[in-house]
Amino acid sequence: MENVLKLLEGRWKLIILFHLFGGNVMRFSELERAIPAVSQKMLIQQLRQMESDGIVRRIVHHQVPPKVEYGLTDWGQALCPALDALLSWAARREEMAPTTSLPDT
Amino acid sequence: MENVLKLLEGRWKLIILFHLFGGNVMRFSELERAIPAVSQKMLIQQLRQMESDGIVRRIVHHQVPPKVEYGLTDWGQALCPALDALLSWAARREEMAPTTSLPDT
DNA sequence: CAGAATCCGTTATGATACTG
DNA sequence: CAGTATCATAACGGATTCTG
Repeated sequence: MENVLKLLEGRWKLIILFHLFGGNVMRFSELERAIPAVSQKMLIQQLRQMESDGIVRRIVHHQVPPKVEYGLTDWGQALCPALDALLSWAARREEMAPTTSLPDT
Repeated sequence: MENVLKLLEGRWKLIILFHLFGGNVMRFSELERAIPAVSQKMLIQQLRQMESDGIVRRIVHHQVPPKVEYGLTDWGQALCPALDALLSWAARREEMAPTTSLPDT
């Protein structure tokens, strides 16, 4: 498990995933434009890592100029519910009264 | 959202959380023994961060020798479903056939 | 277009020794 | 017991330049 969570580490991976959820397939340059803050190096690095981890699928069209698209694997898509759960956890922050109890025996 | 996810960053945070789920309350030394690979510095650092983020609750018993316990806040407990979803995602890895399609136009 | 290669500063993590 | 302080290193992220 701890090992699986490492697959999601990296500042940009979740951001990339959000763009790819729902079966979206995007070109490298589209992702660059969609995530302006990421550098080329980081974008390709995290895409490649997720590719070799079986989360992202790389689709090469042999033509010139080059065209490479990225999408999610089935397993990658399966991450969606988990991320949704995290989102609703994030949302719950508002509802909860601040809990900072110290018994201080 | 991205901001909320940062609260969970850190090599040991989720590992700590797993030990605290279900309402478990553990002493500092118990956590050290439960997670042998973590250094004292990292353990206290990540506990303190999660404490100030409202995920972990620090319970000080004023006695000698010192006794300090750690548990989850309500909001921290609320993370459980999300972590469960991640666990089942991790589990799904087995079931899924490796998807490495390349159209290769 | 879609990268690869290189240099470099920042952050995260660790080992070790000390303390109320 | 439950930390703190210090030093060292490794991992991460970014800017820039070059290429098939």
